[in-house]
Amino acid sequence: MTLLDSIVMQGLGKHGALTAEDKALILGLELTPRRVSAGEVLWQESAEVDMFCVVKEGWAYSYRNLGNGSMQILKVYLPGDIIGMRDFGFSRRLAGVAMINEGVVCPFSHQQLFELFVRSPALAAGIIATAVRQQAMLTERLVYLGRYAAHERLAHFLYELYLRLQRIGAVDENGFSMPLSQEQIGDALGLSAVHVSRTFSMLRDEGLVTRDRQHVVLPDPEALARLVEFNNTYIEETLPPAFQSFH
Amino acid sequence: MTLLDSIVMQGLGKHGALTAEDKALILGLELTPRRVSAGEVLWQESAEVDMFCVVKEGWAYSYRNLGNGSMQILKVYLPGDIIGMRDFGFSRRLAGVAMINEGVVCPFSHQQLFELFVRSPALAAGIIATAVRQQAMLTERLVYLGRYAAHERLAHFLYELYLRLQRIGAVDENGFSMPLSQEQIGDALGLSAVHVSRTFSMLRDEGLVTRDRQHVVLPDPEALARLVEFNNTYIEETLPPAFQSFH
DNA sequence: CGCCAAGTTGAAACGCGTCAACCGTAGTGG
DNA sequence: CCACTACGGTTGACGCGTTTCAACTTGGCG
Repeated sequence: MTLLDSIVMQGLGKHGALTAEDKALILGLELTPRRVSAGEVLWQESAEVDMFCVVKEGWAYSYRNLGNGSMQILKVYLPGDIIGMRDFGFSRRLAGVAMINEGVVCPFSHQQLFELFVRSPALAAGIIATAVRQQAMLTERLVYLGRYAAHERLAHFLYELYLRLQRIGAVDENGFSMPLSQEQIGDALGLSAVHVSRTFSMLRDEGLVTRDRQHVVLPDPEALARLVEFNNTYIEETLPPAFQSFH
Repeated sequence: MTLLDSIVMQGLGKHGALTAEDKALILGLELTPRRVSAGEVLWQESAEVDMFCVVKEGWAYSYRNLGNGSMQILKVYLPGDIIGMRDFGFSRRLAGVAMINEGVVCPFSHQQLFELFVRSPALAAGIIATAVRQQAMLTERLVYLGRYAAHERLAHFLYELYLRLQRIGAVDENGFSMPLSQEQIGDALGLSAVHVSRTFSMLRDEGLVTRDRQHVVLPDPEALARLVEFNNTYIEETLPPAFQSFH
């Protein structure tokens, strides 16, 4: 999964708006792939902001370590996602980022990003729009943390992963690989690992989720979607008309 | 509180980077002030994205109405804030926005925003940076919703308001006016209105917060800051060096 | 004066956290 | 090849923080 595929897939390069130079610029961000091991920390909280990354293989997550000893996972990154845009405009990281499993990332610098912005407003709009979409997902999780019970949070989390994985072709017969531990899921959803386990059992008993180690199957995705009233505009939607004139 | 004051105050126009044209562009966003009444809905969720707003007077909040009948308040907007940037890049609103008390807002269009972007990259960077900072505040709340208890959430919420109000000169002797009802605070923090009341009592008994109707006083702001381990980089920080070369 | 919204307080129920014991699996080294 | 260990997951018992319901108080306002 390359960034180019990802951007095109997100509808940000439609209407033939992506020129050959645009594509070259995007590919230029992926010149320096780096293999990273499971659990490897890409950067710590408060570290200097020196780069961003495109995930090419593997899963990553951003997190905050809290004073009370617990951790809050902010976001899970899948292949094709850009990591670090949250920190754009800051000199220090607001959150750490670590790999969940082993994979490949492609770092690029502030300077490369600015250059891309200057040379292609269309791409700039596309990149900003993907960053905005990531924030929309975060907002969605905030809503779930604030007002929904454990089984709804977990169902929503799994369904969002399902949709995102589907877009990058990582879903097979409603099933996908899920390298997160239950403790990590708990850290993402504001639940204890123990309760995540119980909640999985609950969803299994209702026939909504089956799971064997790292393999998760959603037998009836539509039923899950109804349960969580999933609003997928923030994943699916393309850029609005107003952006066309900007290109 | 004008948007210009707000942007300058946030350090985004430092180093003399704001030209006369920049200032004219900003003021151009505030040409059409509109008086709005308490409780007035500026737009509903899923409405078409046709404008953004600068708040000149009064408080507003963005919210989501949930299927289970409850509401989640996403963000509280104070004078000088830009409303609606969350929806930039979408064709429909991700959240509704309503006024808390009466006030004045200045709407401006997509087109005006694009024009500003094209004519002043420095301002574009500034506006994007303010949007990024708003998202950072949201992320901070997500952390609190996930991993902190009621009294810590409320303390953090009040302290953040305190800092933001201080920036715009709305704090007097550690006190400020707080037009939110306890039900609205609960909707922001994922708590019931009843528990917000109890939690206020708790903070009062500990000498951290006193309150008389809409007037809140933080007798010892530093003690509150310690309690919530407040990380104020996302409110205080100016643009990082990398942006200077972009200007 | 009387009404209504907002806030307070108490009692009971419940969801989730915590602690602890236990199990299965994968990895490790003798 | 088989203990041994470490880790992730499961299950039960119990406690606590928060919700819910309800009654009551207070202040603002027509």
